[in-house]
Amino acid sequence: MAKTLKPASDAVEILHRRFYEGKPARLKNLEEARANEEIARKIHELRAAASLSQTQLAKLIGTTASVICRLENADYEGHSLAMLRRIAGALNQRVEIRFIPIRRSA
Amino acid sequence: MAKTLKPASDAVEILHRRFYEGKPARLKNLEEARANEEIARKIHELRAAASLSQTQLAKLIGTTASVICRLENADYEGHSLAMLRRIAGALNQRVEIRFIPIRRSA
DNA sequence: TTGCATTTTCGCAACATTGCGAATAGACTG
DNA sequence: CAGTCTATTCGCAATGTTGCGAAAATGCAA
Repeated sequence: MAKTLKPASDAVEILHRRFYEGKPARLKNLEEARANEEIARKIHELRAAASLSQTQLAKLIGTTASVICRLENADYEGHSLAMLRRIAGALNQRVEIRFIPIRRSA
Repeated sequence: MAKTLKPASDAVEILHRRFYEGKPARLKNLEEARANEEIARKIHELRAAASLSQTQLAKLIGTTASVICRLENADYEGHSLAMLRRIAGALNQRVEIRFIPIRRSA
């Protein structure tokens, strides 16, 4: 029975190939780049809305201006939940995370 | 002029103290703990909904089952955007991040 | 122009997360 | 019971993110 029920693993690998074939690395990278860009912009907007300089926000969360600058750079790809929460907390916000189904365009 | 407009830095530090005094470390940790717990649960739910074992999901995102197990552990505090995106991508979802204002209870 | 606050870039050490194998335990089937 | 799949835990190396100072660039006002 094991053999007839087993191919799950192979099926997973097929799915894996289909997923990455259907969504080329280039496209995936573009999506991520946009997402990071958006996060950078949101941080900048939050800070601006609070009328704080990078140095001021940095002090609020216990770091330096250069770190804030890095986070607000659209090319930065290292955003972490931990940092987003620190910033959100200092600006009286909370970070909400949601998984949203992607409609595969036919 | 500089001197009369300068105290911004001190004001920031006062805000800093007020923020952390009004929201004790214990409470802050509780909130984070809940948030992490929720993420762990969401990952588990997504995986279950896709009828995948930890090993299968691990293969989809190019890692091992022990890593998935770690992520689904409610006590895990190291969730990263990068990993959430990998999982979301493999399960045909995207990660949405929002900053939401906290109403300070009077 | 000078002066000052702010922003940006760079480098590297310190810390945090991930990768991964191996071992253990639980559930289920035959 | 053995056999299989699944889930969990541990340790350590590899990778990634943060901390932080210093210097240079920008913007604005006097």
